Amino acid sequence: MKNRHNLDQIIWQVVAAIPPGKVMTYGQVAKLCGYPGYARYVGSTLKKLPDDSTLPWHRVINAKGKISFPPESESYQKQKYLLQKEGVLMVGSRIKLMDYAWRE
DNA sequence: TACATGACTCACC
DNA sequence: AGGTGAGCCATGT
Repeated sequence: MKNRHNLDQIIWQVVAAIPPGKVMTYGQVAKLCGYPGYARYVGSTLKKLPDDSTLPWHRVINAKGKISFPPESESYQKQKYLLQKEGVLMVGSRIKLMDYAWRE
């Protein structure tokens, strides 16, 4: 592709625009950026973020309404904590997308 | 150039 | 609710 260099920036902007208490899926973010089908790319882009980043990466979850980390991992615990803190609760292992999805 | 690897999705079962 | 398999696409070796 030609503009992948700028895609990262677009993704950051979209993610940064997700309001607290709301979540968006990787696929949604990609689509909103104008690159449907780039869900995996969104994931790899968030992976590049430095630990001290202020980007609300935790508001991005997968289409199943689940956190894309092994439940026992530290990242999983951290993401769950940050979401709970904003009022995004989980039923079992998944988040109610119906209730918290941003922009439907 | 070919193959493996993901913070993914969708359709089924 | 949970598992599988095929499709997806940039990256890294």
